[in-house]
Order: sequence, then C-alpha cells, then structure tokens
Amino acid sequence: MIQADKFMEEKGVRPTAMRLLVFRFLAESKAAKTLSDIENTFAKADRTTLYRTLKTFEDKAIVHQIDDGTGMTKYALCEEGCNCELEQDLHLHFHCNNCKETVCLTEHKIPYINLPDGYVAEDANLVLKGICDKCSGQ
Amino acid sequence: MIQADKFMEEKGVRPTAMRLLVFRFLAESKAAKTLSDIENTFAKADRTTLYRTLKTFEDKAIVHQIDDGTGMTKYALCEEGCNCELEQDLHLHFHCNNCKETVCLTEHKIPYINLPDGYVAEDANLVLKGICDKCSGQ
DNA sequence: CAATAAATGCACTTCTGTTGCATGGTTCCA
DNA sequence: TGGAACCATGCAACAGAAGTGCATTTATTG
Repeated sequence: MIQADKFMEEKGVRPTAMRLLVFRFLAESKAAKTLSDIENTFAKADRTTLYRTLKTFEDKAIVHQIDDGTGMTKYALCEEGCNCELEQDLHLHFHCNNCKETVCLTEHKIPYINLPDGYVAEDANLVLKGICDKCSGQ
Repeated sequence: MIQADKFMEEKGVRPTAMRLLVFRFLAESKAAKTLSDIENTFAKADRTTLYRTLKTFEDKAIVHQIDDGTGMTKYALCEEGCNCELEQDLHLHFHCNNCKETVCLTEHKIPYINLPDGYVAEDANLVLKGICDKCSGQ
C-alpha cells in the first residue's frame, strides 16, 4: 500500500483529512463507488465537499469516472500509469446484475472496432453486464 | 416508408395522433432523440404523455433506449427484426463530439470479449465517441 | 502575525425521470 | 344505442443526482 498523503502531494492535491479518507475508501474497495456511497460511509461529511473532492481527484488523474448505465456516476482509482484520456488505455467495466457492483477490468482493453467511412473514434465506453466472479460462486 | 399506423397496430399499440407524430419524428431522424428533443419539437404536447409514449414503444419493441453517456436517455427506432433483448443483437452506438448526435451502427455488433474466470456476461453497452461522417466532411 | 489562498459547509437551483390522480376519448358488449 | 370498462392524455407534484453561489473556516506563506 502506498503512502496516501505522499501520493496525493505528488499529484498536486493537498492531502486534507477528508481527502485522505475518501482516497483510502476508494483504495480499499475493489468496486467503483458513487457519490452517495461515499456520502453514506462518511455521514458527517458534506455532500458538496465530497463532490468537489472527487472532481479534484478527477482533474488530477487520481480517479476516473465510470458510467455503467445505472444512471449514477461512479468513481474508481486510476491504476498506476493509467492514462484515462488516452485511447489505448480504455479498459472496460463490468457491472454485476446481482450485487450491483461495478469493477474495472484493467487488463481488458476495448478491442479495435472497424467503423464506417468518415467516422473517427476518439473515445470509447464499454460496459459488460452479467454476473461477477463473487456472485457466480466461482 | 412503411405505413406507420398499420405498423403500430401490428405491434399492439393504438395509433393515436400523438403516437404517430412521435413515431414519424423518430423514423425521419437518423439520430437518437431524447425526451426533451421530442418535447421541443412538439411544444404543445405534454412531457408525461411523450414519456409514456416512449415507454409504451419500448415495451412493444418499437424503440430501444440508448445510454450514450451524455446523461440523457435517448431513443431510436428498432430496425426490422431488431431483438434488443438478445445478446446477439447488441449493436454499438456512436456519439459525435462535434454535432452531439448519437446514431445506431446497426451493422456493427459488439465483439466477443474474453472475461476472467467466474464472470458471465449477459448484456453489453458499447459507445464510441468521436467525429461522425457528416462532421468529418467525408 | 497578517494577508492571502484554499477547503469546507450550507442553502438553493436545475434537470431528468417518474408517479398519482382526474379528465377525456374509444372500444365493445349487452 | 347506451353505458361500462378501458385506455390515453394532461396537470401537478415528487425524487434523486448534479451543480452553483456564497459565507466561513482552515491552511499557507511572506
């Protein structure tokens, strides 16, 4: 486990108490979390603060947003060397219909798609839905 | 162009004036439309009616929903023989970052993805983002 | 220590999606 | 044909998430 406060300073984010809590919470949870998830975990914290904390993290490439189709934006820590903005780093996400959790499948990149003439792809989002390893009992 | 009212009756939907308008609007527009789009097009119509019209269409497999990551649900007519609920019919969607329109690439199916052990895919959503054929000037 | 900048907390707004309920129009059968 | 039952429509209101403005507290720096 890396030193959270040092890591954040390297990324150009002041490691306040609240930010460290949010960072550690995301680091310990394998699945992506919504703003509400975090809000419920730290009941004393204000939603706006958490909202802006996540936004700051996103700007500094500490977390990335995930749109898994549930209608709620989720956040997950960027893996080491994750370049969310680069097309070659577009990993896919898996949403479990059973436990409702969404995880990054960092090793699984989105395959190249052959588009019709005139279409230029710059970005992609692929969400697979089904049963995750925990819920399939394997 | 098919007979809209006959088509709707075959699908088990009463072809009211409003429904025909919405159907024709979707049929004439190549891109997927949001509820707000339709609301603005038919200013006299009530939002709830349009909402339920789209829901009815969806239930009867006349339209399918698209989540292109813009945060607003979009709707597009199902192609002939489109079985939105079946995995083998999962076509992908393209969202243009320039004109902001989203289109179905019906011919382009989502490729098979090799998942880690224990993961079982039941559904998938793939949205490519970039520049569409109209905007790339080709 | 003072001045400045950043982070936090509260209130409020906006937007999309959604539901309840009353009303108006169709269909269908006695 | 009359009316009961059903369906579609319209109005109002609500819920949840996202986002903004502003005042206050906390941290940083000269």
